[in-house]
Amino acid sequence: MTAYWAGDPADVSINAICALAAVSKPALYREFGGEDGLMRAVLDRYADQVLSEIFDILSRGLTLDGTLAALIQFASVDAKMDAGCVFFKMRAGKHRLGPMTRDRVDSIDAAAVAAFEAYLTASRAAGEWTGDQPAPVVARYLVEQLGLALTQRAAGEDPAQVQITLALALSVVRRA
Amino acid sequence: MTAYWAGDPADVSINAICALAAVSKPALYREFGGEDGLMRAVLDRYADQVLSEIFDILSRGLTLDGTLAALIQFASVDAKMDAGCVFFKMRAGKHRLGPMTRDRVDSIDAAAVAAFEAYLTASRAAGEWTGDQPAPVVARYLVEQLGLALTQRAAGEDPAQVQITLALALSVVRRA
DNA sequence: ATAATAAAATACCAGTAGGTACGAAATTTG
DNA sequence: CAAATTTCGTACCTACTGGTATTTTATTAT
Repeated sequence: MTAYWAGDPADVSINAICALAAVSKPALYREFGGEDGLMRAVLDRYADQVLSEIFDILSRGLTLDGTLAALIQFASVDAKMDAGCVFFKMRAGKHRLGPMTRDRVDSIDAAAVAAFEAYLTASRAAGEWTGDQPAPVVARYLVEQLGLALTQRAAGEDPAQVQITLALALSVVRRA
Repeated sequence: MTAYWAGDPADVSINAICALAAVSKPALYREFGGEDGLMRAVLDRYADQVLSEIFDILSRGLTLDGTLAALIQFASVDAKMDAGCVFFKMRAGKHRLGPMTRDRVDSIDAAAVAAFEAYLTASRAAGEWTGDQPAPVVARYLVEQLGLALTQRAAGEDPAQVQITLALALSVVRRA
């Protein structure tokens, strides 16, 4: 996970991972079955360990502005996300993934959109979100903007700049 | 250019290009010097032939809303951009590019931001754009949003969906 | 201690990447 | 037409990919 997180998952070879983990290649194949299995396992671990924070933010019962601020903080400033996001990195190079990993990417993507949609629907019911766009559209929008911010961070852009851009993008939800 | 446009530039091998163009490998190397030179030449041609349309839109003297609508149309609906954008594809995988190509990517990126900034400054002077954000920030924002839309199209997403997302993102400029 | 078995690593496979040495073909010059 | 020169493509190189056959090591049973 460390190796995939630090660089581009598609550019990290099995050989490099074995060297980094001081593990023989057959041992890795016994454990994970192959590159696809390894990536899927990494993505699962990453979802449990990191992406869960995003879902957490949505379930904290914060105000809409507070939730957006927390999301902005997490994606654009938090030092943990300095190297970007394994999930969005994999999603960006989806065509290079094995079938199992690709399925995981798709299902995590769908789960994220669903979580945002649920949050927005609740927020609208509570009279906090007054936008007139359909919740599914805005949910997808939020996921894409978070992905953009995390991709920018992976590219080494200044967190302050990323924050400004993301805040601008999310301001749509506050006002419209 | 066709091959790079159709897929991921980093995944198209020199061998594949030679086969596609019915050209021997040494011939390609004599002409372009190597993969880096070829990509740089492709990017130059692409900028002249395709990206120029974006700069064109900015210099048509349209209203702010008209300009944004034209940009949305171009990036999310125009059939020419069905496979995404060579420039943003290369920028997304910048770490894999050779030095010359990377330099071109950076300079095109800077030129695009500068063009948008000039447009916004003029638009503000004409009293058409009333946003209070700094022009450079919004210029960068617009480039990133266009890139996001074109990346989504390259991933095969429904143009109508891409259009909705991009329109939502650009609505920031209209209102704020 | 020794034979049978389970586990793990070394060494290798085929395929492909970018790149080039060198011989063959075409062209220019006398 | 013949010789010198330039142009061009076949065949090859090394490096590295994901993946595995085979041998070596460790463990267990007798």
